Amino acid sequence: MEHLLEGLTPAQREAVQHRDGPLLVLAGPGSGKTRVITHRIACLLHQGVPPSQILALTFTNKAADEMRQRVETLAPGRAVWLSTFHRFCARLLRKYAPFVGIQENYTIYDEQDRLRAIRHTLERLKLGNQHATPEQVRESISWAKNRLIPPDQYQPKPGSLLGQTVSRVYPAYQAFLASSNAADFDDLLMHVVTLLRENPEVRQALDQRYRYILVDEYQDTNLAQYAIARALSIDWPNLMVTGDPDQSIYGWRGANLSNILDFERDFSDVRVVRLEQNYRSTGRILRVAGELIRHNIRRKQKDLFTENGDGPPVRLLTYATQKDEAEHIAQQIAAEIRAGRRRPRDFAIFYRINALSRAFEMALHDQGVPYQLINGLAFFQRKEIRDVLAYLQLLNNPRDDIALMRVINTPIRGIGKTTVGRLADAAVRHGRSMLEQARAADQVEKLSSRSVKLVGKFVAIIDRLAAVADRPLEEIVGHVLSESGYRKLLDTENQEDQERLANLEELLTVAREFDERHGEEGRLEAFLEEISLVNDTDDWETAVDRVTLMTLHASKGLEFPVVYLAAVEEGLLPHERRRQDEAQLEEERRLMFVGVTRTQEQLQLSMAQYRDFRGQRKITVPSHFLMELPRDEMVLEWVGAEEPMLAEPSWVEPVLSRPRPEPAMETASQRPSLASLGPMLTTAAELAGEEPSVAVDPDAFHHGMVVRHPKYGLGRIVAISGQGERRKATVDFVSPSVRKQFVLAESRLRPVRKT
DNA sequence: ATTGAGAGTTTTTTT
DNA sequence: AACTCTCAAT
Repeated sequence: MEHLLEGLTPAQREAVQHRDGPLLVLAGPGSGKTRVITHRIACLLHQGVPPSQILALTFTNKAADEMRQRVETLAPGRAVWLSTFHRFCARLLRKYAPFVGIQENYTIYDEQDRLRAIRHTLERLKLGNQHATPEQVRESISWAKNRLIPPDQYQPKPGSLLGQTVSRVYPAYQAFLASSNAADFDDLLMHVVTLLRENPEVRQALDQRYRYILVDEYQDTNLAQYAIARALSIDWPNLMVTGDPDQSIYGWRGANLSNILDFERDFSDVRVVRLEQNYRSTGRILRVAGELIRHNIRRKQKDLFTENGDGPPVRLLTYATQKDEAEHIAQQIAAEIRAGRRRPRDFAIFYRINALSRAFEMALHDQGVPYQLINGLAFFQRKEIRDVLAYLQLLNNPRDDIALMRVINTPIRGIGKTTVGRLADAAVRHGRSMLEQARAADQVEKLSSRSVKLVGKFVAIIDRLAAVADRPLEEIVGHVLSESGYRKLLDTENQEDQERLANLEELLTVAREFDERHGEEGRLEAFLEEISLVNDTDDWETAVDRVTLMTLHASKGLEFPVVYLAAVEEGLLPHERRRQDEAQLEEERRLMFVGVTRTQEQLQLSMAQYRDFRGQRKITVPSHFLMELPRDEMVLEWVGAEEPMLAEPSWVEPVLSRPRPEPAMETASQRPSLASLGPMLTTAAELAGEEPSVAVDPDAFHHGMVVRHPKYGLGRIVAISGQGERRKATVDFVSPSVRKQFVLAESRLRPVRKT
């Protein structure tokens, strides 16, 4: 027991030793939260609590894996249930599926499947492409489900065309899922809530079984998850939740901050433990993070402190282009590694959106630095993999129409859109699944005899596969590859086909590994569940000595000695679509806070003056979050663009080819104030639109200046000519990304910053 | 039914 | 840039 408390602070001990009753742990970044959770689990086990009574729920697989490893170290061989909410629910539903109107072998639809199902439903309802894109509908339905609003209670906002569409599609979509014996991600949670709500005896039994429940990242739980945690903690209210309101970054998934803020109100006799000491970061990094997050209004004031030293200043670098940014970062990393000062695994590069990863990949590759990309093109999302998996889904759940539609003509076997459409119609009329209907293809109206024959051939393939469905997985997958004709299709000299074939070989390996781990029972089902709830992000391994590339979201819960946070630009961080709404803006700020606080020793923030987006080169504006950082803790440098505005319209190469100083020598720590970056940096207040509205002398405008136009928003002057009344400027606007010309004396252009 | 060229479109984050 | 969708030709 003592060994479990060793090296813990009094606050940490209090949480670890807590036994019965609700416990709220408010834990700042780097305060040893995971340690507290894992040690408490070990402690409970040590005190004689059977492993089967402990349930630990996390938000991501990554967190679950990490925790599992650490528990395993502390208490080897004790099988505590530790998983994500979604996986826990999926397992529960394997047992209780009939209680919520589906069968045990139900398919889990991921985002892709879900989108197909929605498209299919839209078509059936003849609502296609009218007032709503399938993506919007999917989003709205997901929104409703996360808030536990069932199809029949969905109330569209008055006057909203999207809402009207959704209120019709949602019930039909849900009915389609039921008839396909499928559940989407949100359903996993919602069905369990329904199960617990409508079956008191089930709820009671589960409550009793899971006497000790631990929920990590509680600030990210949505209403459904909240309902589950609560329902399992009524008779045995030993619920421990940990989290940090400042790290809530999943509002868009329905996360509800009040879950954590109101925890003390939801339960009686809540013990609260605050972990505020940071063991991870340097003082400077912590102060930068603290200053940033202080700008959020909606938060609980929290004082982070550390006994670590100040460390080096946080660096803010400005590059000319994103290529410069990527290359310079890669060079710095390579140099540190070559000098033997760091290892690849010490570095991480964060960015707001996945699309930004490519430049870094290329740059690291060129420098010969090993890296791992978290959440890139997920392996299981590739077309060829999905195709093969769809065969497996269909075998496991013959009612899965989405899977059938995916594979019926893959590889191409002459069954076109019309045939599939007729099949689907007939299936609905007869209340059958499409596979059943395919078996009775001759009864489908207007189907040519040729089509009937081809459909018959497809059914025969499925039947042959079904005959081997209880064999080991590797064998099943092998059969799918040959019976379907997929292997033959890809057996060409074509480079791309070769790659796909290699991916399928990889799938065979995955299947073999699964076979080795699992027994005979329900192999196929378990396999499909496993992979539908995992993405390769979760393969992230600390052990691997590589530089890690990932989004800010994926970085939560991790830490690295050196962190590069790239593309800190308006429109990217905060993201374009989240700038308008104050609450969303605060979430973006929290996102940056999360990124910054991953850093142990050295942090570099950076931005590029030009960034390529959707094939277009766009001018950028520095993130206004940068203005919120304490300049005492920072060093500003720029690389490849000594003068911040070199923007000639046709400018492409000159700056790139200019020789650069060696990394160590770059514009050595001169320390201009943030504002002296001139027009490059603007304050939040100015971005908020507080520039003068009176007419401005045309000659006050100059090249490179950041300006605002009432209609086009923020932009930068890329060319200017003439004097006085005739002075004209060409302006590149950020959003919408357009270039316009103005006669300054007559325009409504205003400088954003007065000097 | 298939193919390919051309046009049109891109929700950011994840289970 | 990369992807999907559409339409005409086969």
